[in-house]
Parts: sequence; C-alpha cells; structure tokens
Amino acid sequence: MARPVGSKGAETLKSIRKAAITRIYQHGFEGMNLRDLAADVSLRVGSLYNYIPQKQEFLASLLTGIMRELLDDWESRLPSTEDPQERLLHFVRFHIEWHTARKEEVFIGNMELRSLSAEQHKQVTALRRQYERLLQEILADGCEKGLWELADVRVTTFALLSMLTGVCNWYSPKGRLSQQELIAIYEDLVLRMLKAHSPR
Amino acid sequence: MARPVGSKGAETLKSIRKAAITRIYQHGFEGMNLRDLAADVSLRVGSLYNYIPQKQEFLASLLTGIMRELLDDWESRLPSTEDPQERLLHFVRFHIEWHTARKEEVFIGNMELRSLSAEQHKQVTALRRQYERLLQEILADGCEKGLWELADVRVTTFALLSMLTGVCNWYSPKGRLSQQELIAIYEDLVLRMLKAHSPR
Amino acid sequence: MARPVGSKGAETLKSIRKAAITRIYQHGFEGMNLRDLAADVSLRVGSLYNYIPQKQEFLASLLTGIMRELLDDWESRLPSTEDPQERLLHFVRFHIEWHTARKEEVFIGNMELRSLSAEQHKQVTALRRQYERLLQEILADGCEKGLWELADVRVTTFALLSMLTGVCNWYSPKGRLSQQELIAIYEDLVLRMLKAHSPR
Amino acid sequence: MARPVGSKGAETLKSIRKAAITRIYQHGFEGMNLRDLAADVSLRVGSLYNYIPQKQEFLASLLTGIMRELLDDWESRLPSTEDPQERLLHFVRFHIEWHTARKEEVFIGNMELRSLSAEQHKQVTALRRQYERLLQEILADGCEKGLWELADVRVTTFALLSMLTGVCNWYSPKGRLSQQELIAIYEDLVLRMLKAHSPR
DNA sequence: GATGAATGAGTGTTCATTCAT
DNA sequence: CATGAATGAACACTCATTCAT
Repeated sequence: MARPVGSKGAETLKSIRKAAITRIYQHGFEGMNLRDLAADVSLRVGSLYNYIPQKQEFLASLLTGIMRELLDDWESRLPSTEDPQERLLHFVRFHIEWHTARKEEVFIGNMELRSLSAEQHKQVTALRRQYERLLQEILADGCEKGLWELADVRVTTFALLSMLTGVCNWYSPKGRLSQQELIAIYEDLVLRMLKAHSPR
Repeated sequence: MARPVGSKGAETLKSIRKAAITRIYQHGFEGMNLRDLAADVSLRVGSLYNYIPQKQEFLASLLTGIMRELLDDWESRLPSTEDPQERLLHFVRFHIEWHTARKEEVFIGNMELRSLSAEQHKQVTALRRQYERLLQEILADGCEKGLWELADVRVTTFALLSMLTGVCNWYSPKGRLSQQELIAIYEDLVLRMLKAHSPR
Repeated sequence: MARPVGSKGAETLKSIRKAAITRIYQHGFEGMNLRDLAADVSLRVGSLYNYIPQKQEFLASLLTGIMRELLDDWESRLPSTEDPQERLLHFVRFHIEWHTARKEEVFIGNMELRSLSAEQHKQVTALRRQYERLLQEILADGCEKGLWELADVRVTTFALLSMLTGVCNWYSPKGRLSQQELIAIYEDLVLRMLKAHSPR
Repeated sequence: MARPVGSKGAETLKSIRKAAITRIYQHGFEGMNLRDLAADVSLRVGSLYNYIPQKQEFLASLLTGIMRELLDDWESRLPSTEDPQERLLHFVRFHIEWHTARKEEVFIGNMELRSLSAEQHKQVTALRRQYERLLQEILADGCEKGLWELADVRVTTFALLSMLTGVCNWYSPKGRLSQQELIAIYEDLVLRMLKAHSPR
C-alpha cells in the first residue's frame, strides 16, 4: 500500500493548530508570537507560512473550527428521546464534558473574538448563536409542554450557559470531584432552576 | 482642609486609569499601546511615565484597584439583616448592579490575569477569593440554618457567580429588559437553585 | 538670542531625505533598506519613524518634493524676455544645469514612479506634465511667431526633453567637457532642430 | 532533422524569460518575486531552479540576451549603402522600430544595470557601448565626408540616442501617431541636428 | 510636568534558495 | 522535471521605555 503522500503537511497543520490553541490560552492571541509557535512544532517561523495565511486569519479559522467541532460533536451525539428533561440533561452532560475536556478551546473561543475583523467576528458569533439555540429550544419545548415555568426563556438560556461554561474556569479532574459527581451536581442545579418553587 | 494643590495630577491619573480600562476592554492588555492611551488623555507617551511605573505594574494596580473597589462598595452597602435569604438577594442585586454598571472593569478583571506576574496574580486572586467567600458564607449560613439544601456549597458558589457574572456578556440597558426586571429574574432563578425540589 | 528649539528635528529630516535620495539612486527604492538609511544619519531604524510615516509615502513625498523644487527653481529664475529663442535657450541652460547638479534626484524622479500607489503616481505625474508644458509653450510660441517650423510640437517637446535629460546618464563635470561647453553644444543642437533645413 | 525531444524545456525557459521581462518592467528587479514569476508559467517556485541558476545571474543573462538580440537584429538588417545619410536614417528607423516593439526590454536594459555585480555590469555595458558605436561611426563618417558639421561627435551620439530612446517612455501605437509618422518626424529632427544652420 | 527624540528588542511577514521525494 | 516543505536572513514596522531639555 502506498503511504499517504502529502499527509505529512496535514499532520503538521494539526500540530500547529493544537499548539496555537495552547499558546493563545496561555498568553492571549496578541501575546502569542509566531516564532514560539513555530518552535513548538519544531519549525522556523518562515515555515509556518506554508500552513497559515496570516496570523489573524489563522485565529479566525481556529475559532470557527472550534465552534464547528462543538456543533458537529453535538450532532453526532444527538439525544434519541423527545422528552425535554431527558434532552436537557443530555445537553448538560454534553456541555460539561466538552467544556472540561476542551477547556482551552472554550476559553479562547470566548475571549479572542475581539481580535477578529468585523466579518470574521460575525461568522464565529453566528456559530455561537447556533449552539445557544440548541439549549434555548429545549427550554422552550419544556415550557410549552408545561414541564417548566420560566420567567424568561432567553435569559434563562444565558444564565444556564454562563453557569455551565463557568466550570472550565475552576474545575480540575485532579480535584475533589470526579467529572461524574460534577455533572450530577449541575444536573440537580439545572433542574431546580426550571421548576417553579413555592413563592417566598 | 484639603488643599487643591496636586489634585490636577491626581485627576490626570484617574483619567488615565479610566481610559486604560476601556482600551484594555476593547483590545486586551497586550493590544493596548501606550501611545494611544496617552493620546486619550491628551498627553504624549513620555508623559505617561510621570503617572505610571511600568505597563505591567500599571495593569496589576488597575486590577487590584478594581477588586478593592468592588469589596469596598460591598462593605459600604452591607445588608443589615441576619436572614440568609435577605442577604443572598442583597448580594444578587449588588452583584448584578455592579457588574452591569462596571462591565469593562469586570471583564478585564476576569480576563487579564494571565498578563500578570506570579506575585501580582496571587494578590489579585486573593481579593477575588475574598469576594467569592462573601457569597459562600451566605450560602453556608443558609444551609446551616436549614433554609437550603445544597449538594455542594463550593460548587454552588461557583455556579452562582458564573451565572450572575455572565450577565455582563450580553446584557444591555438599552435592551428589552430593565435592570430591575433583570434582577428580578435572576433572584428567582437563584432562589430556585437553593431550595430542594421534588425528586425526578 | 534663543536658539531655534526644535530645529534639530527639521535638520534630521533633511539629512534623511538627502541620504534616501542617494540610496534610492544607488539601489532603487525596493533595494533601499531602512536600517542602512537610518545608519546614514546615525540613527537606529526605529527612530526613522519619528520622521517618516511609511516607506512608500516617504518615497511619494520625496518625488513630489523634487518636482516642486524643480518647478520652484524655474519660477525663481524666469526669463525676463519675451523672445521665444531667448526663452528656449534659457530653458536649455536651466534644465542642463539642474539636471547635472541634481543627477540623483532626476534619476529617481524618472525611475521610481512605479513604486508609487496609483494616487501618488497621479500627483507626481501631474507635476511632471506641468514642467513639460513649460517647454511645450515656448516651442508653440516660437512656431506661432514664425520663428520655427515643427512637424509636431508635442513630439518635439518629448524629443528635446529626452535629449536634454539624457545628459545626466553620462555627463561628469570631471570629464572632458566643462558644463558651459556642454551647454553650448546642446544649445546649438536644439536650435538646429527647430529651424527648417533644406529638404533632402 | 531536429528532434523535438528536450524542446519542451527550452520552450519553458523562453516563457520564463518573457514573463520575467514583463515582471521586471512592472515592478523592477528587486520587486519581482520568483513565486509570482513561477506562477506566470504555471510552475512552483522550486521548479524554476531547473531553468535558472540564481535570480541575479538570471537578470544578467536577460540583459546580455537583450543586448545581443539588439545587435544581432542590427547585423541581420545592415544597410547595404555606403551613404552616411542613408545609413543614418536606416539606423533611426531600426532603433525606433526596435525600441517601440521591445519597450519592456529596452526599459529594463537601461534601468536594472544597478542590480548587477560589477563583472556583469561590465559585460552588459560593453555591449551597450558596441551599439552606441554603431551610431557614432555613422556620424563620424558623415562628418569626415563633409556631409555634416558637428561640434562634438560623441556628445551628439549621446544626444541622438537619448532622444530616440526616449520614444519608448511615451509612444503608444494606439495613440495619435502611427509608427511610420513617428519615424518620419524623428528622421526630420535628426537630419536637422546634423546640418549646420545659419548662426544666430 | 510635558515633550521630542532616541533606542533596542521584538513583531509579523516575505523571499531566494535548497532538497528529498 | 515538478513539487511540498523547509530554512535563514532579511524586511518594514511597532512599541515600551528612557532622558535631556
């Protein structure tokens, strides 16, 4: 069998993307310099330009890549049930697992939007909106079906997402809690938020 | 009696800090350049050094300043009651008000820690912990008093803070909701999270 | 008397322009590098940017500067007579003197137009046209007055200018001919070109 | 019979030379980059080195090639007559035809000498001298035979060449004048220059 | 205090050139 | 022959920082 000619370049690009994500996570986009990035993958800086067009466009492609991966991963693990609560818990698990496993991606996906051009910003934001809508639709569905009582679906969506995404700011798998315990706690919190409570 | 002498310099420093916060919010710390910052306050870059020591130390002083202000503002508006729920709602209101009013400060306070030296990072983080503990103690108190049932006080603290802080990522006073409506929604969400719900 | 504060910077800029003209003459605009240019005036490259905005805009300002100087010098030495032949010879002398004295300026003024942006190109070319018109008008005047017989005033203008400008490609004041001898020869050639000769 | 084997490579080299001449004409030698040149002939930059040795040596070979072609073309169209005036007009026609047809070659042949090494410069200049001598000898011959009266044969040679070469700076076949009209005008101008005129 | 001027280290980017495949 | 990939040296340009005035 012929060995995959040209695959070396594709591998290199992957390494570059991975190294870039880590560096941006640590120093920010503006703080990442291409010389160090090149060194991470055992290249000289000039060689980097065999793989990327411009630093900024590279960032844009990273960010859209991350968002697309997130959405694709969700697609490939779609919940089979129609039950809103099941689907919600599925989303919570998915979100926490992805966001703890891909902490760096998530972080830069949130932080480095400001370094994009207007056009690029729009693109990435559109993908984010798409992801947000996944949760929002679950919530809306549950409300329609009388399962939950929410003052404001949109605000609750943001509140939940902020809360769930927050885990990657502090959670460490080496810490006190296992990922499964973590998820259990958050599932509980989320469910509480959606059910009406006796008025104070 | 305070004499006005020298107050001009103090005013200038304040302008510089304010301008810097906006610039860092927009372009990040690495992306802020001192020439532009100087121009914001009608100075040339050299003159800036009559007010600030080094760019990085200046950032550290900004960040600690922000955290100290946050803590001071809390001190000056301490809730008078001992009732955990009252105190909690007071905290929610305070947090949302401060975080929507001081969006830029909050943002850079969260994001630019990575540009600090280890020592500076420790200092600012200590102040953040102090603020987090305010909420954590309220929650612990309410649990002790049998008011709430929480699987994990620490995790819930983080969850609440992430959720509450998240508002400054999307909330605009010009939007659909007034600040008071916003606060009401979040108060509701928070209270739901703390009370046990009927098991699923 | 107070010494002219700030004049140092203006002097430096003049030195830079002069050094740049020589370097561009020798290596072309693309071949001139700013580090060497800075070194010519005992500066580091960064300091250059206290005086020039961009390499290319600097070139544009050089070229327009040269053309304006040429036109200004002509203005300040306008011939007093109305006689076309006198005025023509005056132009020939002026042109040769200027173009041998300012060989480098002339050369880059002709050669480096291609490194300009469209807009800049237009500007410089407009000034060149202005200079060409000076000669063209003298020729037209002489023809009208029946002094000369020309098949085509415009072509003759170009022919004369090419011929006269050509001197700076080979003439050296250290060579066989003095500048005055040179001028005399060209005056003769020019006059011959304008008078009708007996048909072959 | 010539066999076609290997001719493909020779064709490619020709295309490269042609493309290079155009690119150098447009951007100058320093401004021409090999990647673009390669693209012009549907190659990648690395493949270029199967045809050319070094960028600079390639330039030298281009310039000498141009000069040799000019001289060869003259050789192949040598005037048959011994009459100086006939030979001169023949030269004028030849020069203008060649210089309008090969505008780009002429331009870079004049301008890019400075990018050559000393040795290369000498070579090309020698060929140029050879061409200049063609005209100079015609002029000298005509003077000897009492046909023309020139103050200085050498200066007149330069003056004529500058004037004739100048056409390629402005002449366009799409313009007002046909090439034959252009040549007629210049023939006239040249003849005028050589005949003595009544003293002023 | 404010400024103009200088600096040095760095930044992203380009490019001629080489070479294994 | 053609190519993808690599390289090193260079480039224009930026910027925090210093300092004499």
